[in-house]
Amino acid sequence: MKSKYLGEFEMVVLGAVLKLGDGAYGAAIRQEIELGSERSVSIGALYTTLTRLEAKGYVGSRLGESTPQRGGRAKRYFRVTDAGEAQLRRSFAALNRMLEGVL
Amino acid sequence: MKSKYLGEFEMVVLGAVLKLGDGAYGAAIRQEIELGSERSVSIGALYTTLTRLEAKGYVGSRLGESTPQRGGRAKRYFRVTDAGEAQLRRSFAALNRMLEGVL
DNA sequence: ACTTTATTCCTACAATGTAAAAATAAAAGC
DNA sequence: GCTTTTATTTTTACATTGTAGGAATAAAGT
Repeated sequence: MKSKYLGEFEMVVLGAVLKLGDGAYGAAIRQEIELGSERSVSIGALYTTLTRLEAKGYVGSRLGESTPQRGGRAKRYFRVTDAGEAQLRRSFAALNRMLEGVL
Repeated sequence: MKSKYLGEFEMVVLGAVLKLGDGAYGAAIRQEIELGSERSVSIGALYTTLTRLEAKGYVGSRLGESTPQRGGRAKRYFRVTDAGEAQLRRSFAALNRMLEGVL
């Protein structure tokens, strides 16, 4: 078993997906991150991380029903798995312990 | 100027060095991290990160006066620079914003 | 001198971060 | 129905950060 800590961007992405609940697909997640953390993120960078998180079992995804308004490919919606949420908690808690008192 | 966000381990290391104040040298920093975040860290991994943080100007270092008790090489003491502390604050704050409410 | 001890430094590779451009797929217009 | 536009995902490639093992230093004791 590996069970390392999550990277910084992985935590950010998981947080955004959690916050969005339903409606967490590429562009929405990206916007959530850019607003919340004042950083610009390319869509490719985001998908790469999402794919890796899925491979680890920290997020799952489903393709949206194809009822778009104007054209465009079907959205892929992401959700954080229980394992993902647990891992996020663990990682963030460890970081907090290291920084509390000095931050 | 780059000014990206710090990685997860970089934040942990900076936190440990801050917490230790004077007396922040290799072995002590390592122990601080292992206690605080319940992870095991090799000393090599730690020095690599410390060296990189120094290259970015986030920590500084000085060699300790050679007055060891029993033998062994002189310690190198690290301190977090103002830029390092500011960057740590920035990075951690962004992460907090992304996770508050959902964590 | 040589052995022991404490510590830093080097080297190498794995994992994560990041972006640019290509590929898909659906709807609209002609 | 075929082409164009639009929204979105996928692929590919490389940079940065994470991580460990072992070599190199240097001081003290014998």
